[in-house]
Amino acid sequence: MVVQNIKFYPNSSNLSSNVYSKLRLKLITGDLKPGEPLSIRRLANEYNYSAMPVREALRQLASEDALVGAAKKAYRVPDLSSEEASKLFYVRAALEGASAEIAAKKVLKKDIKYLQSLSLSMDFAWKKNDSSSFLEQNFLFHSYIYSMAQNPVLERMAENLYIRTGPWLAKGIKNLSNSNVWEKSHDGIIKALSEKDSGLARKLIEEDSSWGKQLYQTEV
Amino acid sequence: MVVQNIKFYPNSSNLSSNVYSKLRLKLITGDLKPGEPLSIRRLANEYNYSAMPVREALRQLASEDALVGAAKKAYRVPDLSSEEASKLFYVRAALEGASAEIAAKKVLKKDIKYLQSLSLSMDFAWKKNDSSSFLEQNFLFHSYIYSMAQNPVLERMAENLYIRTGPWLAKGIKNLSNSNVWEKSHDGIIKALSEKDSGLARKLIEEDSSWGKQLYQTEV
DNA sequence: ATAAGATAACTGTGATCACAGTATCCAATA
DNA sequence: TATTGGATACTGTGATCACAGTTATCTTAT
Repeated sequence: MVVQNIKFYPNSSNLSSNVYSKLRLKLITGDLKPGEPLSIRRLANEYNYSAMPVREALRQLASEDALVGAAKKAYRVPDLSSEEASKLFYVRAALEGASAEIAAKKVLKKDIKYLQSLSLSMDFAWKKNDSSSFLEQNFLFHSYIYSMAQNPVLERMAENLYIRTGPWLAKGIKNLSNSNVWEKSHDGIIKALSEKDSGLARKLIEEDSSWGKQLYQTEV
Repeated sequence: MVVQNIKFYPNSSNLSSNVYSKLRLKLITGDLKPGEPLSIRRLANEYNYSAMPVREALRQLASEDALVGAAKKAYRVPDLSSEEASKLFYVRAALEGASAEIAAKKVLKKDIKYLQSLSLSMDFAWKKNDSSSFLEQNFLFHSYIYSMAQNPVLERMAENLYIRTGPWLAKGIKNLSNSNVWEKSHDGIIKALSEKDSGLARKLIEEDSSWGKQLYQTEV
């Protein structure tokens, strides 16, 4: 597959996918800020690739609305209005909720263990003030729940929405200082899942996911 | 924008988008069948473009899962299993339902008129056995309802799902002969919308959208 | 000092080539 | 007749160039 199930570590043989994964990670960890321009040649030079793979990766991200591109103008990280950001978080919450509800019905012991381990290392990263690692693992946490629903269509759409909220999450996280509300939230989600309480799981993940929606407080 | 709000008629200045739109239409109208291979050079020759725009269009469609591509193998229209197709229709129904529910709260007179006119010309196409035109306008019908919800994120995702179900809809439509169940269905939807009955609108569009799910009958 | 205008340095896009895997087809062999 | 083998015609991928539109910078005139 050209691009499928690439989380961060490229499994595909072509260079485009490699670049694609790297940029995706940067969107999630806040390395790429809203409005920031991305130049094909500049990136090609940075990664020591030719322009070709970079341009395909950028176009692909643009086609997923993770970047915006206009003719003969530099690609950019979308600089959403509060309203747009809010709508994005709204749809993400909806799909995450749906995923969690299904996931709760299919949960296995190993799933719980994995989520717990992620929660632990998030805590570790948080205490070390390593926001990049924290955000990456937060993505893995959510992404794993999508995958538990075992509906690839749903999974991919939810992931896409997460990527798009990435730069906004990263921007928002700095306002939270060290209040780590997220930990209680995630622990609650894990508990709900382990008890197969699908209704609660949906509710809690929707709240967790709306975290960003509230930050960019606007009515949907 | 590189690709945004392109329905069928390309508004963007670059050739890739042009090819992209053309192929999208072919997916919807059943010109492209499940499993069918697409060759960059062949298409480039057919459209009298160079390979470059075609290859970007194909990659883009692949990134949206509207096509599948493997390294050094021809791009293909996905040949889904019944289960996969069913899951696709399931998610589409969910998003269409959500759209319709919101749409019912924001509906205007002009919206109803437009939907009615589409329904009329669908009837016309149906009676002429012009399945291509019928399917195109069916897409426009659904797509317009997405747009009424005024959430671009939701709209684009729903459209993407529709495109992906396109080849399967086209395949399924031939089994219906001339029973035109669709007409009653669409008339009901229009009525529900015009009466701002959001619950009913959701229910009816979910049913209409599940049409395909039943064709490829599998449990989700 | 400020504003306007030209110029230079950027941007994505399209074309074309070489390359290395993949599929197909037909002949040679068992 | 059936099966294996190899040659050949395909496939997408990556590199590199020319081009035209955009953005930024710096100079010139007010």
